[in-house]
Amino acid sequence: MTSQNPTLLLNFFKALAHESRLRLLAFVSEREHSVQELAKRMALKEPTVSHHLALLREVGLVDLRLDGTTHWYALEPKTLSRLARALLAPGQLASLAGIEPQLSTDEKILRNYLTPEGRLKDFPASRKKRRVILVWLARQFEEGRDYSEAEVNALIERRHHDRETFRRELVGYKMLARKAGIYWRLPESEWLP
Amino acid sequence: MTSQNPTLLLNFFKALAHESRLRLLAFVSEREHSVQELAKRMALKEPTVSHHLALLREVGLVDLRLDGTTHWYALEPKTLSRLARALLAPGQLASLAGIEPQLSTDEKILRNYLTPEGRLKDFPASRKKRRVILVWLARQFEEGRDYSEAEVNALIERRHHDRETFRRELVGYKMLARKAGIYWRLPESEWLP
DNA sequence: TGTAAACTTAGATGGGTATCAAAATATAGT
DNA sequence: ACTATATTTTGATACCCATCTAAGTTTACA
Repeated sequence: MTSQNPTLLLNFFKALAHESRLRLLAFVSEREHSVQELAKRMALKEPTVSHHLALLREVGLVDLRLDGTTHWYALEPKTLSRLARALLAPGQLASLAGIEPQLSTDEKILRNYLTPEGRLKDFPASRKKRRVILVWLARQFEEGRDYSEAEVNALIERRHHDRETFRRELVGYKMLARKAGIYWRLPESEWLP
Repeated sequence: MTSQNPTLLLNFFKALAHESRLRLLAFVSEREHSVQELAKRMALKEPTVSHHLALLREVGLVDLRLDGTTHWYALEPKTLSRLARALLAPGQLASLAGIEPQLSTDEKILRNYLTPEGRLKDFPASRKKRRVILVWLARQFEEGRDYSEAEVNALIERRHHDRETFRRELVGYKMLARKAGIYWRLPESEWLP
């Protein structure tokens, strides 16, 4: 789930984005229900309920147990908690855009230094790790545009309170350039290793 | 978020249930973007992007900063992590159905003894707390229907491995009755305090 | 005050899908 | 085999919403 098919996450949200299906999940989270029961409690016809249950089953949110002619549906709680944990992983969204913000090796390093809200917890000591953080930070800036120092500070503060340190490091690694109080992002080919 | 307006959760999922909006979130999670930039990177017209951003803003997933005539949109990561945590809370779904499975005082007790997957971690010592757990467990059974012992065991094992203890307790509290190997749920008015 | 730039709002169109009734399938029991 | 029951599948209808163009709004600047 952590870094899989982009449409997987989308399918989850689609499955959850309807009132009838959310209410169905609520019922089957109490206990197993048959289609009949659910149709009665939801004031819908069986085919409609069956249709929704099929969608929920496709993404693994409900479980089906057959017993004679009656089908017992129940919540699959692990799926829901896996989804929740996936949402907490930073960088999960970025992979959806087809952007691939950095390599997956670096992503692991990065994950250790980011809170679920996407802020920096720390600044690592090793140069390799520091660079991963700074690459990520530098990519927050748009290429081909000027930034005032206040803008640079604001952008850094979205991720860490210590603007001075990170501003200085970004310039030191030649990720940002500075002239007369104006900053801009340099092409990645010029960034220092 | 823990136990609020049922439609709030639904609105979140609706906002997230479209590929364009997920990709928008991915872009603004990198850094601030203007509407123009986003329209260009997404190959959509500005009004379309503006429309989607408005929806995302309504549920607090993105933030807007005005600067002259250009509007800078950025991800609001706290909203996403709050949503994720809400999904991990057991009983969150139940409140959506208008079911209200138990009182909120009891819900707090229950929450302490449930894993995010909805399984029982423990069996409390105090009678009051034990009863809360058993009420919740008894409501997993359907009234007006017979259960074989195997079915009772299966239902209990969805929540805790120790079927014998809980089966015995449910009968002891007169929540379940037993005759000739057949079990059934008793009306709540007869359950012992 | 007038013009340009960036965005939002309004209105129109098309595609997706929720719901239902009717038909098809599967299982249990006689 | 036949019937009854529970569910799924099919096909039709209606509604919701994503996207576009065109028009309206706001801010900056001459």
